[in-house]
Amino acid sequence: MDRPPTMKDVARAAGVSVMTVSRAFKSDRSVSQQTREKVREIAEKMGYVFDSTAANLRSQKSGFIAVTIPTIDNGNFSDTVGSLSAHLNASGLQILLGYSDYSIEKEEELIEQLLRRRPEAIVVTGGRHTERTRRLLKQAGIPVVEMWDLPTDPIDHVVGFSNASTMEMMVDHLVEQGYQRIAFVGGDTVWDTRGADRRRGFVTGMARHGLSGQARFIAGGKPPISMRQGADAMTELLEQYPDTEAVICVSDPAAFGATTECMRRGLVIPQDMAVAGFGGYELSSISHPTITTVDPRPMDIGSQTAKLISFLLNSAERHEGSKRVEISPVLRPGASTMR
Amino acid sequence: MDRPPTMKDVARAAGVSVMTVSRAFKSDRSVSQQTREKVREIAEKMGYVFDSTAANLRSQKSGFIAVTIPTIDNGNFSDTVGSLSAHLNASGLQILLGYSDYSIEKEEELIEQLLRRRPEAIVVTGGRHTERTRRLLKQAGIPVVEMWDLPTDPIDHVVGFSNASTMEMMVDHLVEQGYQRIAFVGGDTVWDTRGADRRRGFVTGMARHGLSGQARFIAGGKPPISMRQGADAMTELLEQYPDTEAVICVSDPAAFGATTECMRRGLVIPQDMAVAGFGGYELSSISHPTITTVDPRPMDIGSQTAKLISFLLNSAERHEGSKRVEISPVLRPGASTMR
DNA sequence: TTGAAAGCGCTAACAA
DNA sequence: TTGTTAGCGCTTTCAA
Repeated sequence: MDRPPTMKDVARAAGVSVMTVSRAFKSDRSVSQQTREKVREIAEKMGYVFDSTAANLRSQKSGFIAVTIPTIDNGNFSDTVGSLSAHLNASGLQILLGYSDYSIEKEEELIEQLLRRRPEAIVVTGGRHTERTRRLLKQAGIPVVEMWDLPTDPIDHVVGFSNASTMEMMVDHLVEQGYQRIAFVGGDTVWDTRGADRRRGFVTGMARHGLSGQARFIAGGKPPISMRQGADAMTELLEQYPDTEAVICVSDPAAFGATTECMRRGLVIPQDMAVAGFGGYELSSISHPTITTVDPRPMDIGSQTAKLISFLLNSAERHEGSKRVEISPVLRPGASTMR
Repeated sequence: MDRPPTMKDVARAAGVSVMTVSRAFKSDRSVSQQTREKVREIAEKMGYVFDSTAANLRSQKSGFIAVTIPTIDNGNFSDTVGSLSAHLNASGLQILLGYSDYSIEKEEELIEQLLRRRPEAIVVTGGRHTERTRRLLKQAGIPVVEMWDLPTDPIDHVVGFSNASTMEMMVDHLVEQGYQRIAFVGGDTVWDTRGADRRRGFVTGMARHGLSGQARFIAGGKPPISMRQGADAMTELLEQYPDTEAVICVSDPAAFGATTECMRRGLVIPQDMAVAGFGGYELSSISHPTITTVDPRPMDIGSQTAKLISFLLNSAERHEGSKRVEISPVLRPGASTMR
């Protein structure tokens, strides 16, 4: 016959019961060393591949952790996922990844789909979700972690930072350097809630220094904002507000695009124009001049989330209250804002 | 009781059999419109979530496509995965992603783990694998696609391009521009087989023009090669071979790092030094000067792979022979090599 | 259009 | 240390 061999086939070939085969494939079960080796050897020879699907159904444990991110096309999110994945794999857990494309409606659909796979926990990016998403997550009966944000009304657990605060830090830094007429370049804020938070932080930070940030906002389009969009936004900015001294971009790639546009126009950074970004990308530390950025430590978000999940799954008891892990982003001053 | 509701619970609440509930959740089965609506409404109210695990076990279809890439920390691979994912989702398939970290041993382990989830097809990056990996894949009884390469001895299907040829193209371009003393910067070739192929192409291309490429090779370390490593390699190159006129880097980020190092040293690109990369990253088209690169069209690799998989899964019959889809990378000349 | 019975491949629970 | 029995939550198959 042609169908792939099952445990039953292996059991028959090895002259033992299926239960013995099952045990031979676990690590800490009671099987004699001799039997285990024999069974494994025969299984390998037969080309037997263990079927997790069946095991999961019976034991009601999928070994999956569901994760949603807006897009894979963003080094910060992929760093978080990479780190999360590496840490969870060590615990024998696998990531089930989905992309919401910056849409909370798509996120709802995605989460519904992911929950059908019976993940043991679910990690979502950001603090804004549809009402139905919130309900689905609360009813799911598994740990829920919101990451990359500090929601005011969290669903359950949180591993994140305040996007608004990072931009307040940045405004403080620029004002300290003597800049006053500061602009903000971001994406359409209906889409990118974290981008919107950053813009809000910019406005608040400016107000604290008695400056108006409201006026100088350039929308670069749908996120993730590309380098090209950053460059185009710079052009628009120079047309609309030619007296601008400094620009804060919603992300490092956009900031890099903005610097190249300045160079093309013969503007000297940071004398004629200061440029700052967000994300702590390698690009910012190596470009010439180096670009001031805020590093949100995406790998730490991943590892802290993994740690939290391992804790939640391993402690047998139901937990009282929800954990909240705050990550502290770091301002990394570059040559682009030091005049 | 506290456990999540099952189809049985929904059936009881709706006063129908489980089979009717099951049918109400499929699209094209025979259920009366009235019954379907009633069942779905009750299910939603109860907070019922369909359990794919059980459905998959019974129907022997997981809805998973397993995919392995070396790392998520590489824009080219994530572009391919993003595109693949988007196209497969449209067919109701979900990606099960794993990272091999550029190690064929880790890849073997990873593939073994992924096969236990009973994917309906598997996509692996690259043409070099352990003997056991090849055996596992051949025995798996599902379509196997090797992407991002054109292996000489493919396991099954292939969607890729010749990494060596891209570098021959690049050498041709540089020689055409009048460069002769050309160097290559890449990673440790034992790790990155695609990087090794590119280096081979470089050597072949040079030889075709009667030039020696063998000599000027700078190893930048374990892949993926960072911008910093590209910059450091440039430093090493200038020390070892100060007469070098042009450098081809294994990837765009490395090439960008190399250009920044040149700038720091006051070298003018492309007059004093030409720099070229690989990957067709946005970075290359927007940096100043723009950097010559080869675009391997990673999104096309993803969409073509998705298309192939859909075809293979939908045609009921066993297929004779293996498909081979060749992608044509495009040379994108930039200012960095045009003297 | 609906339902009853059987079973997908594994493991929990218990027995020997 | 090993085996037996039952069943995880669905869908296939067949019957009404």
